Amino acid sequence: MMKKEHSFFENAKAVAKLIPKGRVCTYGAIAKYLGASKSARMVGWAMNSSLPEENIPAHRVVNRNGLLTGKNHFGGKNNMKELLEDEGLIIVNNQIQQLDDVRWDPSVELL
DNA sequence: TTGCTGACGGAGG
DNA sequence: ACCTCCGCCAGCA
Repeated sequence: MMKKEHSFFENAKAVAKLIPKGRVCTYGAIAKYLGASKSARMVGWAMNSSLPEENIPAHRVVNRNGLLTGKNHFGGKNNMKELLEDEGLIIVNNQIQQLDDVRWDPSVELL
């Protein structure tokens, strides 16, 4: 029978959609929530694959350092930073400040 | 087809 | 504390 489970990419996208406004999530957190903590890279890859298509707030997904590692993929502009700042986040040097205060972990929030 | 790269993160030295 | 390597797996030359 066909695999009912959405692919890892689909799951990653679904979780990204659940990130509340004004919050951020890490690739590792999503990967871990999906049971593949070692595949954090694939989460980012999934985001990239979903960027132009769906309404996924990929700008709310950053690496564990709070660094906007994916800003380069947002059309090559500072869109990612502006989007996050527009949501009330503070970003300096492409890094989210007070990350712990805005962090949103699916394994914790969705628990 | 094989091999390298890449929006990461943890472990080891 | 800092640097390096490994694993994960899809996409591309």
